[in-house]
Amino acid sequence: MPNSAATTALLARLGESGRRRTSARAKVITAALRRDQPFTAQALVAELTRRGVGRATVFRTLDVLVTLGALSRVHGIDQGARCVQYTACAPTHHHHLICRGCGRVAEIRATGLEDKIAALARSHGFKALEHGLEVQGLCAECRS
Amino acid sequence: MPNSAATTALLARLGESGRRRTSARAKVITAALRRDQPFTAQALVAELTRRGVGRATVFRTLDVLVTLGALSRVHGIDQGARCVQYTACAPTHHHHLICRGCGRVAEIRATGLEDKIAALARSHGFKALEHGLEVQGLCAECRS
DNA sequence: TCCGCTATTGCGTCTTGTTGCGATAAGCAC
DNA sequence: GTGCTTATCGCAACAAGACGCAATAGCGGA
Repeated sequence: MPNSAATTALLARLGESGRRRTSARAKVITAALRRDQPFTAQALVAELTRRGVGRATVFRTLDVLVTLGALSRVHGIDQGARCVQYTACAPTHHHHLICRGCGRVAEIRATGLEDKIAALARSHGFKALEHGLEVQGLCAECRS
Repeated sequence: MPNSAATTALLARLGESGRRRTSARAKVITAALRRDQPFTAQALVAELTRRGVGRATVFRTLDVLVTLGALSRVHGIDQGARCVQYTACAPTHHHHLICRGCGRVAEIRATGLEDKIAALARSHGFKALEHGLEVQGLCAECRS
């Protein structure tokens, strides 16, 4: 299992943040990190309830992982409430580039953009605190 | 009622897009345009079921209005599935600046940003098709 | 104005996500 | 290792949103 190291690291971070390392959480983390594309909560729930993990626990653990920065919630653009997906990602600030063809997600870092966004907010009298940016498109492979 | 003109205009756009002008839709549009701050589907449902409009109809009409560009869905940043809100807005491309203090929403247009986003996507091999940007912060009043 | 077609409605029901609660087990002190 | 504290678990009930379907009512044409 190539992700066992990442799983262990995440469990360690749970402990460091004052949370408990439980077997249920380990199962959720393993299942989540195994996927290399965005996944729905529903998919994880389906997989994990079969393994004896309760639905509520899956959702609560996903919340914890988002809080820790290990997962990001990816909303489709202009979509309803039902299309939140999760994707494993770096805990540092970044945005997502989502391929409409294959679903793959790339992380982008955009320092120049951040400044521009802050300036734009300022010009409207706003002090920017947080922002979310998502780009949908086609990756190199799906374009050809 | 200051919004009756806007309501009428929207009903007209329904007709132009091959949809029907129904009394249920008129009620939803009136209720939605009356609000000058983002509102939840739940709030509209509560108000409109009392007036005899079915829950499903409210959701379906909200979808139509989003499709027409008369409303935007505003997700909170990093929030779960249950916090989609709707806000009336211009049908042209723009983004939202949301005040965490009072909830007010400002529309921003950012041509320079759009180009930068497209360029950024290109540098990752992506062809950008669509993007969503949301900024949360504090407006001038709430900051002071 | 009347008729027919069909988009739309509201109801009932199902699925998805959230919350409260008693039971369980992780972590810590001894 | 043993016992205590309490975070976490799984269940069950609840709430929000989606879907299928029979009934209704816009809208165009006669």
